[in-house]
Amino acid sequence: MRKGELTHQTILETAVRLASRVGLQGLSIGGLAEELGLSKSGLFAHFKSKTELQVQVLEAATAVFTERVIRPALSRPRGEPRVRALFDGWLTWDRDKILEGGCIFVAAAAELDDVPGPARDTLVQGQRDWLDCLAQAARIAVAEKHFRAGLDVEQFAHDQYAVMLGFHHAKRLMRDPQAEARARRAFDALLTAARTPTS
Amino acid sequence: MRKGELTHQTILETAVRLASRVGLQGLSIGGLAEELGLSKSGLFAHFKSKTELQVQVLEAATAVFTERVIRPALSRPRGEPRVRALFDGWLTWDRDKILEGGCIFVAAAAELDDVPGPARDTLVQGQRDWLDCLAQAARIAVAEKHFRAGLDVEQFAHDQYAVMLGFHHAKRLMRDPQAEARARRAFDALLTAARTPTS
DNA sequence: CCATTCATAGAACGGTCGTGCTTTTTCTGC
DNA sequence: GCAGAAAAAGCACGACCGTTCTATGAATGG
Repeated sequence: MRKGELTHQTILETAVRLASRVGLQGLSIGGLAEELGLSKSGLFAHFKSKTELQVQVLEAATAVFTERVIRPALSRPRGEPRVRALFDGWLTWDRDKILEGGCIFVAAAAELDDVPGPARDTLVQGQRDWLDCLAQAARIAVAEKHFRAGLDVEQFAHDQYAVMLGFHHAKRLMRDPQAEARARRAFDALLTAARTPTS
Repeated sequence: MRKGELTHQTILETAVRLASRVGLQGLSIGGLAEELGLSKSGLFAHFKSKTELQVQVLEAATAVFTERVIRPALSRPRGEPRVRALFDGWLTWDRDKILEGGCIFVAAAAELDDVPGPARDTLVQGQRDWLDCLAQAARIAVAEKHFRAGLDVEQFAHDQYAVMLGFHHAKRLMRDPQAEARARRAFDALLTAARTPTS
């Protein structure tokens, strides 16, 4: 019972990469099988349904994201440095080789926002965790007195996420070479506002 | 040659509404025909290809957007009021009956960002025009001395768009009841920063 | 009112989709 | 090394996809 587990993981790795290009719906069993040199039915046997495949792809992507973005940031000093590290990590996540097709969560968000089901539930939960993570980092920055007391940390997390979405749009759709500079400037403005006491 | 033109337009109206729910790729000829009570081939005759249908759907949606959001805002006073009107118009655009499935451009942006072709080109051009429109409104606000001299109006347009994307994400995927309040707060912060001279 | 054009319907095509069922190959514990 | 289990392949299915061709109905201009 070892070989199966291994290919299962290999399938998911390839599936995440492929899904970042064609989306979760565009990810087809046949296409994925061909990419891996497997038969369609052989691959299908690893998942009871396409929905189950989508859910596992989202979970696998979340695991990679946690490993590559969140975990490194947690080793940075508490407060603003960690907040910045989360932002920087997300920016580089976007140009990581695993995601040549752009952030899989952004693509999935647009695809699934009106499609109830397990895949949507998994995505929403993951996004909620990520927003909580951002808010918690901001909360710590308040405690460390890097950010002003009374800062609405949920709002800060929301705004930070919006900056990331803007970056993704500018970079991936508009191919704006200034996308990253724009995102950094927007985020710096957020940081400045978070430091400044309410006027 | 009048009847055809009429149904052509009816088809596009329904197609825009349907595409906002299922996306541009998910919009199928058969499904659209059934929704309209037409035959698949009868509908197809109006468009030489599915790509052409997608392009025309995007153009039709852009026309509606211009009529419902941009045009009303242009009748507002130059400067900050007009900038605000553009933002408010976009917020209400999202809850318009035409778009029960969320903003079609946001969905299309995620679908098409890696799919070269006429549909992508049309979308990108439309988005560029919209960003230019936002930047121009900000430029006027600078001229009217509502915003500070030297404001990077393209950056402002980019940031404004990011706030809108954040709103869309919070509202449609996360079903956050505070989505609109969050977006307004974020936009107010943008306005405040645009007014304040550089520190 | 009639001839012609135009709009729609119908049927069929090759292809791909997700998904079962059956067989064959490959691994693995004793 | 063999028996049993696990993994992969092969095949077929019904459904739907975009697209084409042909026929038929309706609208229109003279």
